[in-house]
Amino acid sequence: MTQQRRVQTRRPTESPPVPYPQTPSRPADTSLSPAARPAAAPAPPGAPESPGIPDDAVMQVEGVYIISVAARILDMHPQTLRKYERLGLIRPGRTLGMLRLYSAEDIRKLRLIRHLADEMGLNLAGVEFALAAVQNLLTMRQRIAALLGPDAGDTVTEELNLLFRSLNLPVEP
Amino acid sequence: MTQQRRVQTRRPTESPPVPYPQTPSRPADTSLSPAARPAAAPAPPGAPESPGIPDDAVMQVEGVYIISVAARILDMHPQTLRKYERLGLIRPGRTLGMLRLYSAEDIRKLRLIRHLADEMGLNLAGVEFALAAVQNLLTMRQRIAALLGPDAGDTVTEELNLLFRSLNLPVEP
DNA sequence: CATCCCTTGACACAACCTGTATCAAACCTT
DNA sequence: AAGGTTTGATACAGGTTGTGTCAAGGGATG
Repeated sequence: MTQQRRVQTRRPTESPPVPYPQTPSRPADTSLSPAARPAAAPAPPGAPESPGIPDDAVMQVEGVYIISVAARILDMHPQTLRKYERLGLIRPGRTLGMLRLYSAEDIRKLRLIRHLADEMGLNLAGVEFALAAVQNLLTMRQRIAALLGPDAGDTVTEELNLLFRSLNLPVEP
Repeated sequence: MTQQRRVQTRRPTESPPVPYPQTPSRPADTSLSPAARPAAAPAPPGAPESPGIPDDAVMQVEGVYIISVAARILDMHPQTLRKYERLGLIRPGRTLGMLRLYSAEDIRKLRLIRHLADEMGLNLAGVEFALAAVQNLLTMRQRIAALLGPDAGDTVTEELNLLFRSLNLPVEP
């Protein structure tokens, strides 16, 4: 009675075939070309407003770090960040010379990944699933608020906050 | 620069500290004592109405299987089912002699676990997380329907169906 | 131009996870 | 009572994952 499972050698990465109706997730394209700073000092997040940017593009440069700085901030190995990108978990911007640039949003996402993997013990397939679930839940909240008005939206928001808390997910609304 | 992660030897199982306000999840207690049938033939799911039960307890015995039969139905190894129970993923009933009894609900849950693990590549910590998420989402749907009336409830149900579909989760409402 | 530091991509490895196999003891049904 | 099955525990092979290491290349500064 040798019942074999494990049919296809565990193919963890599989693009979600049915993408939940997404609002344009990322602001646009995080690949800002300038501000590459390979210096050892961790680039200060306090507004380093480059004078060359026209002031109608206010896009709030919260902080952009190359991989070594991002790794130090997160206390993670640079190779780990690279592997996460290869698997599609994150998509940092690139400088003109193809250096990776991690935005504050990327840092936040990496912190969530770290929590899912280290604290909760998920493997990377599980992390991918959880990230998609979180993203879709946040999108769903917006859609429901738009469909039912802000009144119901607040109720749903409250319920979703409860849900996130119950799942140990540090996601700020 | 040896940045060590992996702080605490990966402790995957960790009871959820904040249980989402649950409706009495399981009907009551699946541990029906009778109907143990260790015979080799797969116990027929067609209503085996035991004559000793008073007919006001209609509790719809959909089918109850011992571990060997459940394993054959699911095409999974009995040891796998036992391990899942040790980890708290399932909680089959027990007969008077401590034999495991798998209800149709347990079979459904095991199919979902199999999908999460084999098809999607989640490890058991991820399976635990996903099961909790599904359970909490279904509960949330009920709570929202109760809070906002059936009108908003239908909208939320529709959105949740979309969400489940986008996450590849075979969950029937 | 030279130098230095950093990044990139690839490969390799140790530790861990997971499903399965195996065993003795106990149990249930015929 | 006999036979087959379940139970709990332990052990193991294969896959996964984070990390280490290497050569090659790029950018900034002197």
